[in-house]
Amino acid sequence: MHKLYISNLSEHVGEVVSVKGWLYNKRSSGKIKFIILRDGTGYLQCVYFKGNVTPEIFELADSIGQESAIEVTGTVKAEPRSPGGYELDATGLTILHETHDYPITPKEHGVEFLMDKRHLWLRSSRQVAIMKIRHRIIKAVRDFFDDRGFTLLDSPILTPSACEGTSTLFSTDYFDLGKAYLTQSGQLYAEAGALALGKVYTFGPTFRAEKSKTRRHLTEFWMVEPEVAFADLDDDMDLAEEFLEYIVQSVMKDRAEELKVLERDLTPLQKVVRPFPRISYDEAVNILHAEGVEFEWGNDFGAADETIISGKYDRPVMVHRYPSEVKAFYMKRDPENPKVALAVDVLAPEGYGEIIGGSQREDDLDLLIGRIKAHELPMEDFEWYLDLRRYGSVPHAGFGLGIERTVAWICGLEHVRETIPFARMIYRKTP
RNA sequence: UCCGCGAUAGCUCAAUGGUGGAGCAUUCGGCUGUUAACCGAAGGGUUGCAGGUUCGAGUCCUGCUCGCGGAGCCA
Repeated sequence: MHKLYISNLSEHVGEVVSVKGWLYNKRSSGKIKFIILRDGTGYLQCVYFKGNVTPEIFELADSIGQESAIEVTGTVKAEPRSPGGYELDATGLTILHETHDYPITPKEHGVEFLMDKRHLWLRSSRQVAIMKIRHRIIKAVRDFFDDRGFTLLDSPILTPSACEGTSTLFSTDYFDLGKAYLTQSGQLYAEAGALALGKVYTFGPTFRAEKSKTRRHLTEFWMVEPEVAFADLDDDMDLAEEFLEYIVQSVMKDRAEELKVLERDLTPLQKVVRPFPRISYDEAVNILHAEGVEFEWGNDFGAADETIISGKYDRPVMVHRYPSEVKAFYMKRDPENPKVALAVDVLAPEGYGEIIGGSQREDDLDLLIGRIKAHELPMEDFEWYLDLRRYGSVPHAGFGLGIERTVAWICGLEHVRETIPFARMIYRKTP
């Protein structure tokens, strides 16, 4: 079946065509009516002149409400006055489903109202643009790793224990085996995969029951986590910067129209090219002190701190060697300074904060056992993980990229709730 | 969890303690090139919930519910 979509009408100028879609907006001026049709691929202005159509159709064009499903028939022509450059000199109109009182009018609305109507809000041009960019980012993620010999490794969603801390887990009953927890990260499983396949990445939803109520937090978010055997922290940072450059350049190349709909300033995105600045945690602390910020060595950076640090650079900045106390148990300590871990956070520009967290992993069995005890984690749940250090342990490293924060940054959005079709947040689980 | 702000028509918002309004949406009328079109008219309200102060509360006070912004925590 050959179907016609608005996005390729430019190949049909002069032809009589029929297009199915939804009524996005309409305007009328006595003997001429304009209907804006959307079909998911674009927007098409359909013009009804009173003299060109039957009185019934002319009347029909006036009566249908916003978001009615319709099929329009007419001649395609190039028209500079029309949004999109083409319009339909319409002669026919068929109503497929008539709609009245569509709640989201082409005017301003509040956040609560729009989130309650998220299933309908997705139809707006802005949300369509965001979803298309999100899709392009995810495609870039997969292309990047696939083209470099990585194997996709799907990690489990239901897991026996935490990776970070037990206070932030969603739990569910699991038959006779007690509780199961929704995964916070696929990383431990990615490590097993890296020692099997050399280079792997996991990609899927992750869950955090933190009561975080900020523009950068969801309880359910998507994360991609590469893991590479025989790699150290420097290799990890090389991979991260090449990865981010590839994603941003891919979106700018293929989604220019959508970025324009979002009125995204492209200047900062054009600067996202290698090499990215690499500074140590100590240097980052010095930056804060030079700015007059009271900051104690050993703490993690807050959102305001990250903005100050990243504001010193015009591209993503990689901050490495954090105090090991504030980082996860599996991160390897720096042999030259055991107080710091071989970890890296990548801070996005323009105040978007941390989008990547990564590290070289602890590959020594005894040190790892000591760390699990120090964090008071249940040793029995990690026996399988310790096996990775018993049998052919090698230096390895990886990182996690948060998809929603990346989408928010590239799209220039205020809040991550718009970056995912149906956001899950501390005070919202519907629709 | 803590701090701050808010809740009035379908939506976005006004209203000095003294008869609750506007724009958009809807319905009707007008307009042959509109760009969130425009012009005219009409309908549309238990002012989040429960108490209290007052001659009188949308407005002041107390509690609750819901939401927004931020913090902590994190990607």
